[in-house]
Amino acid sequence: MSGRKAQAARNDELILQAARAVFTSDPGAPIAAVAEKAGVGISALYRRYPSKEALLQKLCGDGLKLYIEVTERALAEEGDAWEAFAGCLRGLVDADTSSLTIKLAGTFHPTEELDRDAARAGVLAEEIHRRTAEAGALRPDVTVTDISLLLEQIASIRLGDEKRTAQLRHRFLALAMDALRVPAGHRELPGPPPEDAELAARWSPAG
Amino acid sequence: MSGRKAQAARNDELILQAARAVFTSDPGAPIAAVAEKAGVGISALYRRYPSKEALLQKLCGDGLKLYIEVTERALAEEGDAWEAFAGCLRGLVDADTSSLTIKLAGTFHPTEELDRDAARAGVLAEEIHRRTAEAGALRPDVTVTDISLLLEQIASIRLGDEKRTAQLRHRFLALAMDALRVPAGHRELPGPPPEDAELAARWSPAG
DNA sequence: GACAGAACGGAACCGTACGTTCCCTTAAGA
DNA sequence: TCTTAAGGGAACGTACGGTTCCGTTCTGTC
Repeated sequence: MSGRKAQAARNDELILQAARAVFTSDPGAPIAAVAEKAGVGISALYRRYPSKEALLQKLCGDGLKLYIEVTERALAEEGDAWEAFAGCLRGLVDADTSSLTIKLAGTFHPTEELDRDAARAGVLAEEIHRRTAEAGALRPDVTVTDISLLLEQIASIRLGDEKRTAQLRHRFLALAMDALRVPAGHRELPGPPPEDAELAARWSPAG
Repeated sequence: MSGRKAQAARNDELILQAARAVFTSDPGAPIAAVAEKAGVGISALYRRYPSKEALLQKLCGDGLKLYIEVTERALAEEGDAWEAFAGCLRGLVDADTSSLTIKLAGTFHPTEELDRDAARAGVLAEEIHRRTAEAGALRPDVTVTDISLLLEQIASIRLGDEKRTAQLRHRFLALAMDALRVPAGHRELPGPPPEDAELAARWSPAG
């Protein structure tokens, strides 16, 4: 349990948690803030990641994998299509994957693995959207990209501590879901939905 | 029409427009970016505003005044309460006041006039909310502060150029309004709504 | 009970970015 | 022609932050 290696393994996790917390609350935070939050020195960071960019890539990759995991779990559910969809959105809000993948967009160079995972995540998102739509539970004029942008909006909420933020996000997610669900008295949505290219444009280095 | 003074007066407006555009798209933008966007030199800025902070205060104050104006206009409307309310929200989204007042929060020291206007804006917001709620047109579990946070979320949308951004914001505003309007089949909202103190906390210098 | 070396803390280094100042040029009005 | 408001933009000083580096500590081993 004790020993240098155990300490190092604990620091691995400590650093990742700190980095997640720091960068989601301030994407431009200095690397020293991460070290301080983790209660370690700067060397402990640079021993693990060759640069700040590498750390960001790792965080973003983890976020994407979490997104994939949550969505796959929802797709595996057998019961009510709407409930699976709603649970998926709640899970994504809890996982706070939008903060990690969106707010950091353009601040580093995406790796190939990241591209692969992003593509996979996109496919899964389309799948659960399609399934929900085909069950007639989802407002028909709402697209997958609408849902993505909706999650981003919810991720933009940040008020008080982490707990309060999560609470408020769920409040507004519930509000949004009332507008998404069928049946309801919906008015036609103005303007075309976001396009894939529009969402993807932010990932260019010059973002 | 010509003359040094006419040119200067034109620059006054040019600089303000440029500053609005630059700082709403990037609150941390350097002052040189404003000068470049306005097509003037840095001196032209410093001749008008003693510091960057003064410029930000001016911008924020203008935004607040616009907010007040739009809301007062909606309150003056006589017809359907919901329509006045909805028009007010659309006007606020068009005016993009949330970007200016929220994203710059904490980046400068608020003046007294700013505090006064903010208080006035708050009163007006409560007024139109109360009027709409009393008319039975608004979902009863939604508070004024909910609406504020909703507008902030919508302001967080930024995709493509200014025109496209406005279009998307209206799309999501329409979606949100479908969830706000009575009658509809609403589920209970989880968690307490945002409190005034929570929203105000961001304006402290250490924001 | 020394020793090799992994793990680490944190000061120092260095490049960059940005707010502000300063000086020179320009041209309008007298 | 002269004065002076107005402006352009280089230069200055500072602060910030990524990265490096060196000294220290502690573990597992001979």
